[in-house]
Amino acid sequence: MSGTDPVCTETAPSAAHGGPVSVALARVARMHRIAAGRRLRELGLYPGQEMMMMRLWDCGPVRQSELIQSLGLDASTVTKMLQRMEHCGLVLRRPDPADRRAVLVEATDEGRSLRVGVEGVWSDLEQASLSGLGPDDRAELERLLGVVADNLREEAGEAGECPAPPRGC
Amino acid sequence: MSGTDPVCTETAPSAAHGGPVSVALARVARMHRIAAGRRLRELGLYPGQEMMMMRLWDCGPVRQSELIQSLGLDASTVTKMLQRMEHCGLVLRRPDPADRRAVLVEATDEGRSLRVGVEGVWSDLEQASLSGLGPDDRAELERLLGVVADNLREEAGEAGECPAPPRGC
DNA sequence: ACCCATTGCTTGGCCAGCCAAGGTAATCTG
DNA sequence: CAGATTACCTTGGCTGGCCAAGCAATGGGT
Repeated sequence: MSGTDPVCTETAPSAAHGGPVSVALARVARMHRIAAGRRLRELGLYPGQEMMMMRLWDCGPVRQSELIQSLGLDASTVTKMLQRMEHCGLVLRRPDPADRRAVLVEATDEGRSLRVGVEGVWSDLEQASLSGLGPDDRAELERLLGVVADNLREEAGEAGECPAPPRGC
Repeated sequence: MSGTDPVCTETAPSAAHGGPVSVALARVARMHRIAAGRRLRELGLYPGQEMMMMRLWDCGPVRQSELIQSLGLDASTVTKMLQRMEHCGLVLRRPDPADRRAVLVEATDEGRSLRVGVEGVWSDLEQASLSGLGPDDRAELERLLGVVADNLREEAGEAGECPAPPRGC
């Protein structure tokens, strides 16, 4: 703060003086991920898998390529994650008859059964994170995060929506 | 957005309706990390290592345990990261003569030489992320993130400061 | 009809990060 | 002073996540 102490009195590293918001964002993001991980563990999920399941709950049988697109993840990441989740019985994969390259992914009953739990985790996480913030503050935070997301979207890939719903999607 | 379409028209998964801010935060965090990773790669750093280096630049020779504390990471994570960074010549490790359990860590000259580059990366990232936001919006975002960090701090570990500067720290 | 670019997915390799378990050294306690 | 506890670090094992390289199927161009 003040005084002659040259360094290391602040929580933010001095080399990051050019990006205080980025520092705060990185810290919050890690904490948030940890907090989510703790809650998800009790459901038998690892962090990141909850987003996959949400996508599957919304979309029904989907092509893996669409999951990659909508989650904004690398193809290999999705492949491996789905392999593990299939092995755990959360997910079902089968070749797409219309395109023998593609793989259709679908939540199993066991996977669907997690929905309530995940929704609870997510709500609880929201409540824990935003404690002490009124509705207007929350809306403002959401708005500002949206702006940042738009700024980073072009250079850091996309986490968009389901592009072309062929049927139930 | 409107109409009878039941699902999967929104960018946010419907199962996450209970936590819109958490969804936004998770998305922004991943984009932000990717954007940071792209920039850091050109410096020869992996994401996460820049924070380590910042700490070392600020603190000089530090105990590994203090790094663990200030970065809020797991001890094993720090051990392995430092082993790799030492092998790359960014960092120097030696046993603490005052406590033979402890390890003192210090940036090498090569490690110190990255400081300018990392500062540039961080500033550039800040600028890219916050484009379109005025000073008041930025301050507001920082404030709100601070509140969230405080909320999550107790349950998700700490990323605090250098606790007891023995000398140069 | 054929060749080639594109798309979709997989594999291998690497790093960040977590937990659990273990080993050594310092410190607290009886 | 000896034994128990605590602090510090390391190792192994697992997942998320990335990139690069590779393979198979589709589709477009000539």
